[in-house]
Amino acid sequence: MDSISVQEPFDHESRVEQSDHQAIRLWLRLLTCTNLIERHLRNRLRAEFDTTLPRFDLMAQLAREPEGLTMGDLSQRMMVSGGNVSGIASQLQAEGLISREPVSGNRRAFCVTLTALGEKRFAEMASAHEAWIVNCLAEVSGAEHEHMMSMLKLIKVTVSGIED
Amino acid sequence: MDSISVQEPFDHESRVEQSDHQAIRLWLRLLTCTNLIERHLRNRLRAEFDTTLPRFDLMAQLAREPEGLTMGDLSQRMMVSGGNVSGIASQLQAEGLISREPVSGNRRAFCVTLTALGEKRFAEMASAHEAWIVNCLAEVSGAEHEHMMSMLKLIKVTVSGIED
DNA sequence: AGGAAACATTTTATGTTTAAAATATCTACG
DNA sequence: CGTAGATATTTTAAACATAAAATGTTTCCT
Repeated sequence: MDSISVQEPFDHESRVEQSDHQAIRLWLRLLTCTNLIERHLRNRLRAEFDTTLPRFDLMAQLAREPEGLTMGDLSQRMMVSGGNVSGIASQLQAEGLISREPVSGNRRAFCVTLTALGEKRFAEMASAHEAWIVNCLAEVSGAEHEHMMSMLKLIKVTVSGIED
Repeated sequence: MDSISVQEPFDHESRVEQSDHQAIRLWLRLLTCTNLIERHLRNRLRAEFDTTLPRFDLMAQLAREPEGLTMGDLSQRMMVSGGNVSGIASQLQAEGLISREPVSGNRRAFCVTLTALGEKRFAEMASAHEAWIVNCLAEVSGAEHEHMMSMLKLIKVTVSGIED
């Protein structure tokens, strides 16, 4: 190991010098936290349920809508492209976790629902998932929760209002 | 459009019911904000500089270290896998933005640095990048910045301490 | 009705990411 | 020395993401 190598742990925040703008530091810390939590959730889902976050997300959407959703609905709610939903749905259908049935009155669309097996499997995952998140955020008090929620809301509205 | 379809805009927060745990709502709002900002940055980088966020990140690391970094250093600092860095570095090298030179005394490692062209290109991107972020976070006051920084720090430490 | 336009989905091509295997080099210990 | 194990990197395979083209269906307008 020579002089250009460094042994300390790194993360996104390491990218900025002390002199850099405060906004960049806040953004990078936000990114670091989100990535850490997301990685943790992915790892747990993989280790305990042999599944992935996108697959879990799709099932979570269906769990909230017993009437079912179309592929387009899923794409919109998951904020990903239709082609993406198509691929994930094919996997879940092949494993018997969801079903796709024709919609009467609109032969273009499918109505996607959880199967009985899918509901059972999702219920197991959802309670573990909630516990993992509670654990990640355990050090933040209830009052701090509310404060962060309101600040993040502000950011969300601001960024949503910026057109690309 | 039939009864199972909904026209409102959706995001990650739509995944939970009012009754769900507060921690999940905070997590999903965090995820939504991060994704919105990240998507915005990706779009701007693509539109104005025809590049991607990972490529920008790699160059940002090098810009801070004029002496250069090894591939392993880059992987560590960017918090992505080595294989990933390998692919991105190949592209940047092909475009003449970075160079990889042997390290005397360690023939396993390369010393990766920005070329003169790479430095010039990065300087242009970095100032635009900072402005985009300042813009995204414009509605959060300086005091709120500090508060969010400290809460995110707490979360970061908590999650880092959880072993997978 | 007939045709244009909008819509829902799938397919295709491409790119990013990870984990794991493969390759090559270095270090340390007997 | 010589080999075992650690280290640095690349390659490979699989999952996931997007955009764009293709296909089939519905709706609307005259």
